[in-house]
Amino acid sequence: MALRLYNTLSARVEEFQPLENNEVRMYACGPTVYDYGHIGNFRTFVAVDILRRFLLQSGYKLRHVMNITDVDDKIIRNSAREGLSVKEYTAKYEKAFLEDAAALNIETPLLARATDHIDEMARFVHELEKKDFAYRAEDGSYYFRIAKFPGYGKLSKKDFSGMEDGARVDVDEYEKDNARDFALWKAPKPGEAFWETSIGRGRPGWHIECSVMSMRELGETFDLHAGGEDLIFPHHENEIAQSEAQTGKPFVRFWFHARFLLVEGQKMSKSLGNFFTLRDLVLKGHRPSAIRFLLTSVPYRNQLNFTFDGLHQAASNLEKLRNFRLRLTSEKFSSGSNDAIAQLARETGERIKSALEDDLNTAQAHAAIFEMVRKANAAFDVAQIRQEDVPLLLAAVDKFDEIFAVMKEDDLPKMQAVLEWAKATGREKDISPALLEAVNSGRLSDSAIEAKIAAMEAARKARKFDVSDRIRAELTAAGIIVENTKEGVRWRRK
RNA sequence: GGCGCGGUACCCAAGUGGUAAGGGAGAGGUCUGCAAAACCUUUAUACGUCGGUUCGAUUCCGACCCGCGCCUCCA
Repeated sequence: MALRLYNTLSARVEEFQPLENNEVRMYACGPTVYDYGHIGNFRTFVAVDILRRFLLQSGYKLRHVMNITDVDDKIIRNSAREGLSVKEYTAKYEKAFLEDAAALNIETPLLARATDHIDEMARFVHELEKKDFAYRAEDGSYYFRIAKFPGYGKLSKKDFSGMEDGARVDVDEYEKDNARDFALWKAPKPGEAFWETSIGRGRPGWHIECSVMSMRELGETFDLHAGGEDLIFPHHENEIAQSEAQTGKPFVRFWFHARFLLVEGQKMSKSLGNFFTLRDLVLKGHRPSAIRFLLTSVPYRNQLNFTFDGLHQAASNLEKLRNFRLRLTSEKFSSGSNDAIAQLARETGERIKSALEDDLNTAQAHAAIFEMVRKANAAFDVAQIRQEDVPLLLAAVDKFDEIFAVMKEDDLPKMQAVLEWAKATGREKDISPALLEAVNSGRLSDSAIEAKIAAMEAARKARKFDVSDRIRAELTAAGIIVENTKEGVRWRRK
């Protein structure tokens, strides 16, 4: 079987094949760096990361580009208000975005910044004007003439056929021939930041950067273009219009859109008080890995209801997986192999693969790994796991984690970093006890922990349980869980 | 109004034209000095409501109710 993906353009699930050889060329709409990224942003970026990782795991070469929108109206307004240059202002949020993405184990694509391509955008607009797809308004802005592009609306399934060139739908839009015409280039208003270019002063419209940078890096027709569902219209529709008007060729073969999430059952909004940046969640003591796991628990095309209950569930899920891995790597096994286990591991790998091939059904991939874990744990309990089975089970877990990227125990330094950031930016009041506790569990060094455990074990052997219990309580308070198994002692950080 | 998505157990959530994955939580149990982990049993005669098609529908069709998204640079 091959990968099947839902394509917004055809409105169907289609078999995915790259245009050329074995190389996939993919463009993903990245962040507008005007603020800290919120959990909704990251749902989309995690979904794209799952796609990225699965393409790579499937053996494709991948050229994956993501834009950083570092100029837009909000940026210009906010930077002016803070008395910063556009560059200074956006640099701060770009850095924050990349840190947050790294905290969620989102792999970094090739980055393309809008402000590094202003001249190319101006030339692109000029070309469109020469082809009569664009026109210049009195103030020096340029607009795209949608009436000249018959395919307009094909992505978002909107019918604009009734709109004729010259029909002025809205009197306020006197600059445009048609109210639906969108800005390619915006002339500066007094006091606004602008670039000096071959088509005059101004700044790019929202959509032009993606056309210019994607085609520059990936060619005039490429395989995949991804983003949040809100981008279908107008952003991606407009990208298609600009790009195809320019080249006369199909722009993108597969359009991939991630659905919005809800927070506690409602659309996330600042006024509802359910608006959370990633940093907000970490400050509350939640682990990035649990957040990522929750974000992948529902397939990308389904609405995901992000709740704190769900986040706790995701954290429990993850602990179960990690405990399983710990068990595999810390216990001793008798030699030999167990065919049933080997088969279980193999089948699980296949189930994960076919689940993901089915339009990235991450929920089913989760189900597959949990079923394996349960069955293997049961076999563990009756000593039916043999030495030769262990690498097979580990391989299945690791294959799962190549995609989901949640097993590595690397939350604490990331949480520590958010803690430091909060202190440095005057947000001490937002630091929760839970975060302090979590970070605290990273304080004790491994050797210090092991020394305490040795003392505890000595006390237990001597049946001085009051002493051992005291040490256990001490370690528990420091966030260290000590487990006594048949094979000996094992510990982990909570 | 136009276009689209969804309503599955206490919670989250897959899925199929032939009788409901997985996880969490609860209860009981096994193991255990304590603790933790793990496992077992248990919790949907039923998949929003009402019709229709069918030998048979949660799965297809229609209507209705409810929730949600896009249609204004919000991922």
